[in-house]
Amino acid sequence: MASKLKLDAIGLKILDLLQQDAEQQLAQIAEAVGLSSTPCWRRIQRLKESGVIRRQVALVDAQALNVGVTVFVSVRTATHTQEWFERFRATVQAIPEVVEFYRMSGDVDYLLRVVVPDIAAYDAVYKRLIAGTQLFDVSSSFAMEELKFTTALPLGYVR
Amino acid sequence: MASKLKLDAIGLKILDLLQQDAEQQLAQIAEAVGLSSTPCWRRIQRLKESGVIRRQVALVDAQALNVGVTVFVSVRTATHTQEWFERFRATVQAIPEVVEFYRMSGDVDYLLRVVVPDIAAYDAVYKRLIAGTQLFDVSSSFAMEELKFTTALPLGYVR
DNA sequence: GTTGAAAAACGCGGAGT
DNA sequence: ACTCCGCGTTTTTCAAC
Repeated sequence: MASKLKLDAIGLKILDLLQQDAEQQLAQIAEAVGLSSTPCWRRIQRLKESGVIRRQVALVDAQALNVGVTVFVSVRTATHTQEWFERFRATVQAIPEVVEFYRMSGDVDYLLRVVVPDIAAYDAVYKRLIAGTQLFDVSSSFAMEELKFTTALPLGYVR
Repeated sequence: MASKLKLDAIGLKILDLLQQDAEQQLAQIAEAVGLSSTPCWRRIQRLKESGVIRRQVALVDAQALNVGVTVFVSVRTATHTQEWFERFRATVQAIPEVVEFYRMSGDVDYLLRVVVPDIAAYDAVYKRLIAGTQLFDVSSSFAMEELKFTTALPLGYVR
């Protein structure tokens, strides 16, 4: 779904508004970008169809769900086979506490962001991680405070 | 907005549905949780008012915005005054390429997730970071591949 | 807390400029 | 490609169980 839809100034403004707040009515967005509702609606449709807007979600308060602790987990591995990777990936994907998962360059092979209620719960996730695949080095860093978290991407680099 | 709204099984199911996809109609959600639309609507209202649902946003494709490169930046500092912190925080908050920003325990003091088009653009962000406040140690790790990214938090820990 | 239905608002599409 | 306008649906409110 990676499409090459050209994004003009109005399209960018629509994206900006929607990635800040997707609850506003079509009419408000239309007015904000200086369009009537029909063409604005069609633009939003195209943005969704082309995959530029991937989905629309509700962001839930982590405290309310009792997962206020964020842990970053750095993983090093000695095994670098395709088979091992697929297994590791499947293991990690299936753990709902893992909300982000990256393959890295440099000395760390993988980086995970995990959300849990406390350190004891993290230990359970840790055990699940190392149980899923063969041995590797794991190093955990705890976040004391979330200073910024946004799903809004910067719009300044659009070609 | 940190409220102690009790979350029952139906409330959790509503949250789960909405954090997967906030576009579905009220009627669909109501049917899925086995409620008629009025009580379901009231529950969602309460979840929003109490702050359990923080906001509703559109997730935009990073490739389409030409910010396909994720960099994790570890920051160490020698200065630990309140004044320095406030200045650093303000600097970082103002940089739109920084999408996540945590104060950490352990050897690293702060961890940032930065999204940019390429390494050259990252260098510009790096310069902006070190220009904002006094000297500190900065270490950058590049993500080669995003294996998982979700805004959906696990629901299994609700008390 | 639930239901069903009425009132209001909105999304969506067509025809025209 | 946008504006205007109206139909059909959905949200939202209300009265009653």
